[in-house]
Amino acid sequence: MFNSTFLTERQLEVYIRRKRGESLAKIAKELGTTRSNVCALEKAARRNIERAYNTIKLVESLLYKSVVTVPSGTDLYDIPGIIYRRADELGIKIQMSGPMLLKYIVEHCSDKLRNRQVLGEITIGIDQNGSIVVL
Amino acid sequence: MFNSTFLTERQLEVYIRRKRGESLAKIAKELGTTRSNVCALEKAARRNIERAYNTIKLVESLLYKSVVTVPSGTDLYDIPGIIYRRADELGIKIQMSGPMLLKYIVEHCSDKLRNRQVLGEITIGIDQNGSIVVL
DNA sequence: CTTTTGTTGAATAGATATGTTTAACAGCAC
DNA sequence: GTGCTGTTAAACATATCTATTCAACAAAAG
Repeated sequence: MFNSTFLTERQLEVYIRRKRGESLAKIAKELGTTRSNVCALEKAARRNIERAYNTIKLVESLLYKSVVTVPSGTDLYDIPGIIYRRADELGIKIQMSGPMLLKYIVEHCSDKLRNRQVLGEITIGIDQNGSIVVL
Repeated sequence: MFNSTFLTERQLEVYIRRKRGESLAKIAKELGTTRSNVCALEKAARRNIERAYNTIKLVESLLYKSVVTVPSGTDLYDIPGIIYRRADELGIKIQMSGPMLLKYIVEHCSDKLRNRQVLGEITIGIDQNGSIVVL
């Protein structure tokens, strides 16, 4: 269906069956192989999908004038300051207010936040119009 | 900045320089190689980006065949009914029994459930075979 | 306690990708 | 024509990926 992808036929087969909730043993039996192999195939599929997403994020980040990386450990409430400072350096006026910016961050990075703490690095793109995007 | 992607360092270097409009000859000279090699590197980069997009399209096409969104606040025990109703509308017979469906949901969404209450929106895909998938 | 289920590490052979060079070719500007 | 531009094909060594097996392990289900 899709020309050329980073998933092999085997990986896709296993990935779909696992998504449907089939056990490793069942899949292994039906494909004529072992549980550990099916496990490995699923893992490979997930890794390739992850890498595909990272690739697209990388490429799209090139479209932005600048990219800000907020290190883990940062306090949530320090993020708007970080972004405004960077935008100033570039002579760009951010479109969003501080509170809106916080709201936006929280909505798009809930998985990387806990109690005002940034748990994992957050990457944010700034374009020439002052729009910001979580990458 | 981005953990693991399908672009090599060399490919990315060339891709960015070409986006900036640098000629093959200039890049080749600065990287200490030939025009044809730079050309090949750019081509490889484009191919890998294309494949990354295709991979994501493939994966998402598996998910978005038909989708049910269970709003937060819903009672856990209402979910099977919601899914069966949606499947009926589509003329699809769900493969799982009500109790199995509940079990499946609980196993895959424990993070979004507390005491029969759905805390955060749950998105569930239904495919043509009546298999369901938590997205 | 025994079985099932998912994971991991190490090892393997075979396939594919990568970066490279060289030679050749077409289009365009001067 | 002489020089740029970008492209392509063939060939090659090296590196990485792929699918696979086997042995071992922990957690959960029976």
